[in-house]
Amino acid sequence: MAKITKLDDIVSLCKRRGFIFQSSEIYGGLASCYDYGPLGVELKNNVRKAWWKSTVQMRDDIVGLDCSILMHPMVWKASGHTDQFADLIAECKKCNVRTRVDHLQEKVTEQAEEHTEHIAIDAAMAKAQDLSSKLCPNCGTVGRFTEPMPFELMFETQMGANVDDSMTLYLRPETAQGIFANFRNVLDTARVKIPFGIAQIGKSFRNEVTTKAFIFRTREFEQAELEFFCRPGTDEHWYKHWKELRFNWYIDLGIKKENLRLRDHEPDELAHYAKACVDIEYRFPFGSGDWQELEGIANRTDFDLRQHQRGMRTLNKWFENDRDLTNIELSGEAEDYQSGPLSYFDDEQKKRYIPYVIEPSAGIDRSALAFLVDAYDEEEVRGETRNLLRFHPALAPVKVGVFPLVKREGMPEIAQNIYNDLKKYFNCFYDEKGAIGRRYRRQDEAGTPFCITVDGQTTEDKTVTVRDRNSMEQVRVSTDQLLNHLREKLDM
RNA sequence: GCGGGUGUAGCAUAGUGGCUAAUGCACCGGCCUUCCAAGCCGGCUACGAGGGUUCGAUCCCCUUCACCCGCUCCA
Repeated sequence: MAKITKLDDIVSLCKRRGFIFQSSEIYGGLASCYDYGPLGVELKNNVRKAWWKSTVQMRDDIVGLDCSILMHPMVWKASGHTDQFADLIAECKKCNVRTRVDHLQEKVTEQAEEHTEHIAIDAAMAKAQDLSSKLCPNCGTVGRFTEPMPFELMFETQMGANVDDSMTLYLRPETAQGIFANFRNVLDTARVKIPFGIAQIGKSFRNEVTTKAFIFRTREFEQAELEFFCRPGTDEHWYKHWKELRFNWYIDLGIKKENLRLRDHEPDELAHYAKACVDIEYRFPFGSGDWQELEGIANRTDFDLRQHQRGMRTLNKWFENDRDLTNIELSGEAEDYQSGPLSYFDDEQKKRYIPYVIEPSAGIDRSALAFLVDAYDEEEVRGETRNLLRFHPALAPVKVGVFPLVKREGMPEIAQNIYNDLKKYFNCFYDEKGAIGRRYRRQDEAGTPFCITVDGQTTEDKTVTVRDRNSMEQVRVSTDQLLNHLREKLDM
């Protein structure tokens, strides 16, 4: 079994094999940012592809979308991100521990659950100013805090080259809002009927307080999100449906069952918008064997679409306020909000309503790493250690290695021809250098499922050997059957 | 952000206030080689960055960057 027991081992493995590098390494690195190397980018692309195929292409009820990262600022007002993501933090002067102001407890009473959510920063600031009776959760000291400081969790940027009329925009902290903002467009153009989903893969950005832990929590990351719209009342059914489906997606792609689990959120752990939420967690094999979240599946109810209906009603205020978000309040909800601009007309029920949403939201980077770590293996072969990555064929960066047994007697030419033919269908790798055993082992380390070798017999009967990564066994296959043979084995 | 630790080649380790910074694996070239990291010959690549002390710093000091562990945080 794998001897990965520390995070360092994973980092080292990732670098050694060309999967993941520190960003800007030649300049000393940039905290929390990582780059994918030659094998890593193939792996990550394959993870994306596998998600997209199972979520969009294999289903009749889900369509895809690719939204811009920069969106209208009001999107984030309506979603609650501009308010909620600006957490107030205070630091205890005695022990230097920082705590969210809304998490601070009163000295005597237990009454302290005043969340800053949905409160403008100014209001929250005013309300939170008085920390004199608050208790430091770390050292127990009372009332010795720094001034509360807002903690911007969204990246800001400016749009417009002209400084005078440039506008503050945010890099999206989740891809989900782009889907909600396009709900109407998709409804009007894609002939979808509830229940249906809209899926998107893309980068998101969060100015996390702490990153650390390699690529588990980075400030720039890639999400694969599905918003599945359904009739209120059927939401629990679909929640269960996606919970099972998404769990099995990882298992079907080779994650060992004992390393994957579902963890339901406790009611007090739920985000304000969610009726229920479950995490799919992977047990990374280092440290205390901590379970880390790969994906969250939430029942977001009709919260988001309703919020955007409110946002649309707030647009004029925003213009009147010089396009400044900070001092405006979201307009209230219309009385007939159920038939508002983001409602859905249900043909069967002959009525309008705001659909409920089930959201499976996966981290592509985390998943790619979990697949990598889970595939890692070491085994003894004739007294030597064989390192290999037992990737599922769909995820393997390289599908087929093609070698001439030796570098003469016409073998390289034949092997080249086979390689040139096969690379139209799979990602292949040609290698003629060094001993054949060494070349096999190199591909084992990259996780390549099959290796084809052209040998002396090939020139006589036009057959080659196909060597299996896992068993190391070889079978002879006729060259004109090769493509079919590989397709079947790779299930592609 | 706090406390602790680390930073020497692609990786893993050695070593030193002063000689060409060592070893293994990997990698590249050559010879040999007809199926699982063989052998021989040759070769490339490193003291995270900046400053200070010093005749001289990879080593001592300061700053900084990055990573790891723990705390905190993780809508």
